[in-house]
Amino acid sequence: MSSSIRQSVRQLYESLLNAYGPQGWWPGDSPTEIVVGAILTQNTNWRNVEKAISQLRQARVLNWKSLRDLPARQLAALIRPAGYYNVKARRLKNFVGWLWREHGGDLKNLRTVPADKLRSELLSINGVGPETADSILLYALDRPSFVVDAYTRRIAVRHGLAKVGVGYSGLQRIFEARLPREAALYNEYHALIVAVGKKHCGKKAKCCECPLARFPHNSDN
DNA sequence: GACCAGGCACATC
DNA sequence: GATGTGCATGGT
Repeated sequence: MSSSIRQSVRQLYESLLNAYGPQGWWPGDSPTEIVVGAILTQNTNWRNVEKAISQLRQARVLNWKSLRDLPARQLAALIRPAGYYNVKARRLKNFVGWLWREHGGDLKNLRTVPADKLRSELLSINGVGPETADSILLYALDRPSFVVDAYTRRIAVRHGLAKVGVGYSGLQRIFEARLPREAALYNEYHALIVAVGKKHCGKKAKCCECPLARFPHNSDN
């Protein structure tokens, strides 16, 4: 393992923390809301997700029993603002079905499941991919699983921490192998990446105006 | 009106 | 295994 990259992964964290301060993230009040948000935010602006979640709350269905009993059609109508509403209604239903079938419909029952087993169970649910699974593990269940998203990839590649075309698990390893295995740290790190990402790391932006401008830099992808 | 946003599954080659 | 495509709303 390259020690300079090990340093960089930590320096990146320090730079972000200096620039943005602690984020105390995920925007959601309860583990249930976090899980629902993790599915709804797939390829979608968080503001749209908030609208959908607030409609679920108003309809008083933001709990696992109601979500289980609610027809997919009605669920889709409620989450419409989040986009891909038919797909996401099906994905939520798949998660809810798994939670009731395998774990009694209560997230608390997941606390005793070993992390590896839990992650592969989540990944076996149709509609839950690696980012959604890791977001659920980290932000709803407090498990140390580093979340990789589009911003993480752009920043890592642009700053020379990873090669263009690196896959999800490769990218995740780069961070996990170089950081203490702590949920609180992973939580804060990903939150900071999203904070800088939203401001400066759009598809076309090149990370030159951002607070990381002086951070060791690639020529860009 | 074009482009983008905290993915994922599925088809096709 | 890599690449392309459908899914959809709301903000800039």
